[in-house]
Amino acid sequence: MDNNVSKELILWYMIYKRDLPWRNSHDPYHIWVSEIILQQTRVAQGLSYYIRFIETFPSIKNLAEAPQEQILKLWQGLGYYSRARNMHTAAKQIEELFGGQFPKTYKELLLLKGVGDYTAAAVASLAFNEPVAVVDGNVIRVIARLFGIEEAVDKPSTLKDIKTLANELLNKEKPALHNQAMMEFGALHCVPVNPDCHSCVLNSKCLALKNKLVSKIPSKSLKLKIRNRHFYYLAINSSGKIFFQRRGAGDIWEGLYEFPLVETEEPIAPEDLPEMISEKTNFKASAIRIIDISNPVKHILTHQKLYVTFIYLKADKIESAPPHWIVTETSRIFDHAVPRVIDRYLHSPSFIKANQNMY
DNA sequence: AAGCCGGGGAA
DNA sequence: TTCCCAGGCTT
Repeated sequence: MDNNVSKELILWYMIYKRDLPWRNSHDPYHIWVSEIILQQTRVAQGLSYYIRFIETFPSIKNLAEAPQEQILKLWQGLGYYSRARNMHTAAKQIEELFGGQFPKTYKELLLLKGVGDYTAAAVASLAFNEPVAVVDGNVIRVIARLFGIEEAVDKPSTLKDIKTLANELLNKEKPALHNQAMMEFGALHCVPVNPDCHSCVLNSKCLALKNKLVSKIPSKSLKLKIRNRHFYYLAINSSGKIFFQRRGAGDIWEGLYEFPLVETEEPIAPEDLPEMISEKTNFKASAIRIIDISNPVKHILTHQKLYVTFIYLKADKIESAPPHWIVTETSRIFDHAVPRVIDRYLHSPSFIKANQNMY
């Protein structure tokens, strides 16, 4: 294969690479943590999480022994929370199946929960210099353009071809350096929109550039459907306590906490909210009154659009409440891992004001 | 093979 | 608005 590509990329990388904390380590634990955090996540967004994660859990043992709640709280706001739950599972796998020793090969790494083809290749090559090519979104773009691949890259058959090409291109003597160079090049130079092909070190070899297809490659076929959902959260305060509940499996935000929720297909008119509260919720209390109703907040997820309304209620004495409601002191609301949209509400003037007016 | 899982930043 | 990010799991 044309090994000059690897050499050009490595030369480029030596000049332009970013100084990132996980690059100063060969510890597979550090590399693994960074790779999980950076799945579908930009470096700028994940960086502070990485620092805090390593500070809080310096070793795989610390992570394995931590309660899941603590891990989720640390992960709060980063999204794709299954990553945090799977990391916990994987840490315990390493303690129990691998005797606390981090797996060293691509094949063994694949056994870990939450570690797929990309992450196994990344840890194996970056930490142990195993000659296996990483293929992430950056690499897909670079290779698809370099080889002028017009087929949709989200087709499994196309992805398979790209992985083959990536491994043929791989510098077998310096897999760690090569893989990082390839990804960094995609992240910084061969960017999705308007890449600077004029100054590109590969511009003489790039088929997409030659065929004027740079803006068309990589192409994708899949379109996703967006579902609209309307959430009505009840912040029920009764003598300094407030209710939470924990979200279960099969929906967004598994394992995170939220206020008692009423969800509807269609929006509810503000004047119908009091009736909705008494009809759709299963709690009884004396002197229930509505203190504040927020405007609907639009919260965008990958597959869903949420319209979230917060209703702050005060009740004198709770007579009965559903068993899965969790009583929390208002002073301890920040102990729970909550979705971003709820965290924002907890810090909003309207919530703080309603909370203060209790006393 | 297709659907689902968050949140944010760039253009 | 649209795209997509150091992807992986479930069905």
